[in-house]
Amino acid sequence: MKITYRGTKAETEALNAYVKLMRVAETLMVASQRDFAKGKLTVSQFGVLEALYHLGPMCQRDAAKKILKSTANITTVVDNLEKRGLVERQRSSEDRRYIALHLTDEGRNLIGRIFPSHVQGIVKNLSALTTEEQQQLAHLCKKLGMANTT
Amino acid sequence: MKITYRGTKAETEALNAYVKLMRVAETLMVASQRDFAKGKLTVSQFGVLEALYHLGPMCQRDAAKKILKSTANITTVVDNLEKRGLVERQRSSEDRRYIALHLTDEGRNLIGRIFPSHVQGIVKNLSALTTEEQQQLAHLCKKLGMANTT
DNA sequence: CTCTAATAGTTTGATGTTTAACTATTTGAC
DNA sequence: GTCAAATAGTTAAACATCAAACTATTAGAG
Repeated sequence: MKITYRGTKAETEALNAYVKLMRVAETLMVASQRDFAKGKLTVSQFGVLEALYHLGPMCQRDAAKKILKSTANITTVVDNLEKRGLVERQRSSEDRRYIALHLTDEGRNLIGRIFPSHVQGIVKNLSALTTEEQQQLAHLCKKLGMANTT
Repeated sequence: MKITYRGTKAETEALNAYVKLMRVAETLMVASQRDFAKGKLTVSQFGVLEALYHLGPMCQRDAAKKILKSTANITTVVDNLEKRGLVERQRSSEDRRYIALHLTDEGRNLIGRIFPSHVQGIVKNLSALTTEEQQQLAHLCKKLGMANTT
């Protein structure tokens, strides 16, 4: 959101960086949503499928951590993926509290088709920056992220 | 989301910058939500109140643009703000399609109390970067944003 | 062993969010 | 002047999201 605010110089600098960061993240998120929409997937649905695709089966709690959402939310997201036959729930026999999520063949096909076009979209969106600038951006974001890992 | 992916160097660099950018944006968003929760406000509710606070009364369409959401969504958000007596709808008499949103005294008090602590939170979160780094980050995000203005 | 605390997951209730279809109003081309 | 197109806002249906209360299961202290 645009912020019009009279503060100290430190406040103005921080706000400026914050607003631009949040704006561009929002813009890139919307662009990604368009990629995902090709497979009628939401951002969270894509996140879960992508995690299973690249990391293998995992329990719902780990999937929640991957996409930075609550377990309550994962229940809903997985419900909807399961309805479409893209993932399967398999209760663990060793520890019956755990439910492992597996990609079905259909799910694997879908994410295998959509992920590459997602990557291409990102490359295109980031192409406004040189490789060096991309590295700089990554470095700054990493530094900022490390300091705010609550 | 963590992305494990074997691609070209250009793809890897772009993905790395993208992932770190989205991660830190998500983290900062969650931190902001905690600020807003003090006044039992959601991010969108805060966005609308902040816009009215700093820019004055505006119609719902403009409020939607400010917080980058749809007009359908603004209807819901304003419904909830109105229920709590924080904003008022005033149908324009010149053009009866427009509904101007106004802060009530209570709404002005609330946002006037929460906004400064929000700014302080941002300053604190951004303090991991030097002023120069903050400017660099803002510059890179702006450049990226300009190129992706759909 | 037993019972309490911790853990994985679900449910509920409230809010947010979008797309698409809809109403009400105004504008503008003819 | 009239009517189609554009504009502001609402509604409906589907999914997302969280906090809090809940169930089921396991682990650990005693």
